[in-house]
Amino acid sequence: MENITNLDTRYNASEVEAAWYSRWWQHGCFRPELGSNKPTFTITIPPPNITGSLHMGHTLCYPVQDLIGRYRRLRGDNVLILPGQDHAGIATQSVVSKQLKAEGISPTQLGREKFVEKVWQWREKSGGMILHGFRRMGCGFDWDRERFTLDERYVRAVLTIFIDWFERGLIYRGKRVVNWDPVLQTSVSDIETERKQHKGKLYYIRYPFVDGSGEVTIATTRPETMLADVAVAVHPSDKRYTGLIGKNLRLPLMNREIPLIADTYPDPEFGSGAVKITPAHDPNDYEVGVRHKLEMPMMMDEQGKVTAFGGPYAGLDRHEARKRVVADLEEQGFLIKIEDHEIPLIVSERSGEVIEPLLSEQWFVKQTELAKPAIQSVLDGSISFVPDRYNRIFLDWMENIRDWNISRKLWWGHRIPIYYAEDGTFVAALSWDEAEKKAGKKIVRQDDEVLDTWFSSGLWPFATLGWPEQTEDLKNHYPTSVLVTDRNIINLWVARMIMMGLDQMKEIPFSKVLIHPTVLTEDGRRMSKSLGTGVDPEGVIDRVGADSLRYTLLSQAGSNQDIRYSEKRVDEARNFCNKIWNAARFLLMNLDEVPSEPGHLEDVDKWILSRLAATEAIARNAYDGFEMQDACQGLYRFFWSELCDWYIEVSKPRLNDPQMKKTPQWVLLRCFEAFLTMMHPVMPFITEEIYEKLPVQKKPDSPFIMHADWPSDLGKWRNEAIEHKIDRALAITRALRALRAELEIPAMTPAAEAYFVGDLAGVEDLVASQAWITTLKAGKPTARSISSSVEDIEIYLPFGEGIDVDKILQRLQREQEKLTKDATTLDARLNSPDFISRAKPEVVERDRELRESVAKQLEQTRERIKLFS
RNA sequence: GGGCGGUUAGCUCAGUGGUAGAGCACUUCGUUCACACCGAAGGGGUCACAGGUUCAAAUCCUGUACCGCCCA
Repeated sequence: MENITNLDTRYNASEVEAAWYSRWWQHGCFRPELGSNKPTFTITIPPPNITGSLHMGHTLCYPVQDLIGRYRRLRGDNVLILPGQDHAGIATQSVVSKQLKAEGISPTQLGREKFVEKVWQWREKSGGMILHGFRRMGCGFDWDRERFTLDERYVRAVLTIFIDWFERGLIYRGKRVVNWDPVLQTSVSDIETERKQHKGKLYYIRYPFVDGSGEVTIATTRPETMLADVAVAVHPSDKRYTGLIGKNLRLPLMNREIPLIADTYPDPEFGSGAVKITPAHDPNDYEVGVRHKLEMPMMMDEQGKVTAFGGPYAGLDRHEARKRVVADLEEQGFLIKIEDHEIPLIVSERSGEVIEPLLSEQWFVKQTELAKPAIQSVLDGSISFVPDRYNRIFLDWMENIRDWNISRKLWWGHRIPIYYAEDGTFVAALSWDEAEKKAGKKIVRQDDEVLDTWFSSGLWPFATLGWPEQTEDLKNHYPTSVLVTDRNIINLWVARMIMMGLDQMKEIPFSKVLIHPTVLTEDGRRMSKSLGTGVDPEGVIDRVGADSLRYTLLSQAGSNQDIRYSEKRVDEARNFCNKIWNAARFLLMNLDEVPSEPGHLEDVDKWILSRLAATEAIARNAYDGFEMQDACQGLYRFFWSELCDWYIEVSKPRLNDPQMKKTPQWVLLRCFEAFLTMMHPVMPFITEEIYEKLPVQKKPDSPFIMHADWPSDLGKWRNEAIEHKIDRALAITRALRALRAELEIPAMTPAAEAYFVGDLAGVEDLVASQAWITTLKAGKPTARSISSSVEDIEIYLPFGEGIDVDKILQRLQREQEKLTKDATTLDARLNSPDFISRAKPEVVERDRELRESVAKQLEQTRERIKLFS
């Protein structure tokens, strides 16, 4: 038996957590069993960014996966959670570029090959911080299978799909207006941009008709783009322009002629109803340009400088160009007015720079055909999102899907495997040599760009398992079981994994997609480093341990959209750990030998075992439905409010009696064993720490609670009759304690005697001991006493001198008011013929009984008031 | 503009048709031999608003307001 004198009265998480993690790892607890005939349960974690460090979002997302894995393992599954990381093209390239520049090295001068080498060096040194964070959080991932999206085998998988899609005609080259980041010199995806409301200006400019017959006023927020205007559009129904469509306008400053065209894009309500059209620099204008087969000249280049097309403005920076254009328009009398205007700016998350919509040549993946089976798999339920509402959000997006721009003008990533011959023809191949064979001629260059990072992470669920090789892991673990992620990347990542999985594996990549809530600050704001609203999880772990932090977040996580992080909740969680710790200390102090199963159980024993069984059902259902908060709440309530507050207190006298102590010892051990096992997915460390000290049967091949069995055999303890009996006794006890408090008798101080009227059915001793009454007698006392009623029992507590009559009267009067109100409500209902005839008979019956009970209590209360008036 | 989520005690949130719940905070009492990161008792809510359905609505329906998120 553990020497409990060594155990501190406060649980010290930091002393035990790291040691447990390495013991688990050394024992191979995170690896799936080979050749096992257990059901397989697999998760491939969303690969975090190598530039990232642990933040509060991770401390929910990854522990949720660990929780699910630990739970499934307890339930008997052969579990694999496969970790890894994403090379994160833009983020990493920009981090390393900045660092090099700070050292005075220019990435451009360094060249592609040397730069990529530097990035690898950086990755080796600083790229694994976040994975270290996962270990601190207790995440039981199989590090032997850790993958990286730029691992040699992974790269092969990426290229294999690219080549396949290219050869099937699913990948094509095309022009499109993209989000151009002029600082990072690459296009960025929509998810990597942020919309911000910005106080800008709206410029009104006149465009005169060539024939001198008047003019059209246009309004724009980006006047410099007029240099590349190719038309002015108005809505066909706009009466102001009837008969003018087709006439030519003279573009100010540039002196080019451009037509006035009709298109449904302009909003007649906005400004003059006329919109200048610059197809190369605005996605909407581009669509108009395509519809009307307009030229698409570019007035700005990839550095954000005006091109030769901009004539006299060529070479100017975009900001300078705007100033000059506006000044010249004003000078030449074309500028009508400038208004303040709220404009939605699109800003790059990576560089913080304003995005420049820019027409450029890009590689695209056709999405419509790939989307079809993905849509089908959600429609027929083979894949489902949790919470349910995300199914529709997903389908809406998939049904309106657009082709996917996969090229990024970066060096860090999967270089696009397109090889060009001298004559400009090109093939897709795994290597230069293969390309020459395929092309049958000399190859002169490979495409410069790399693939969008989402392209490579899209094949995560099977490429991590060894695909395109037909490995054992792939056979055993694909399809995976659950994907857990953030709602922000449903479309960008989840959708792509489903499409790629169905296309390449001919099987869904996972059957459930769990979307966890977002962690917000205490006052409901987004956590963000740049806003200074982030909280460092490692600091919290240092203070209270990973279990407390996990509990803090997991106990709030269910189908809700957000959760709020607060220090108060962390303290609550820490207190809970401490409570578990001290209750365990108490148990261990009271165990001198291992008790065997007793032949006879008292009612309280049966009661707590029945509550334990009920709690098991709650926890199991909650975990099965990914409602972590319900599991936590159920376990917390059982442990603190039932086991500690009542069962342990009630059992203390027996535990001090050598003849009787075996039974409560045995019951407590059963409760602890089951409770710790059920709590383990949420709080892996403390449960393991205590389990180790408990004299319970452990598995011969593994002493760990993480390899224990879920308590599946508790159903036999369910006993509602006993639960009702004891719950009633506890209610009576509480009422007696309340009477004591009214007489200002402190808790636990013995009070000489109390009386009761009614049938206590064998719980007299329980009530007397827990209400700290020396003798509890049947009948009414002759001495003056205060009293109250619980259900059908009246209780009396005699008093001596110096009691506060006013206080007692106040309480009685409050009670009377409440009862009177209840009686009125019930009467109204019971006197309604509709209620009697239409409500369910058991409801009517219950209300009748309730009414009688209220009447009785009201009568008793009136009598009590008389006594004190 | 469209969609989704939210609005319940001072705070954070449970509660999907039958007299409103928890934790924290608050008030009073208590250092009792598991735990003061504890224990006992107590106060506190016309469930955002307006209609409707129903014998009965926090709960179902419609609309409004406000907050948050996503998409265009």
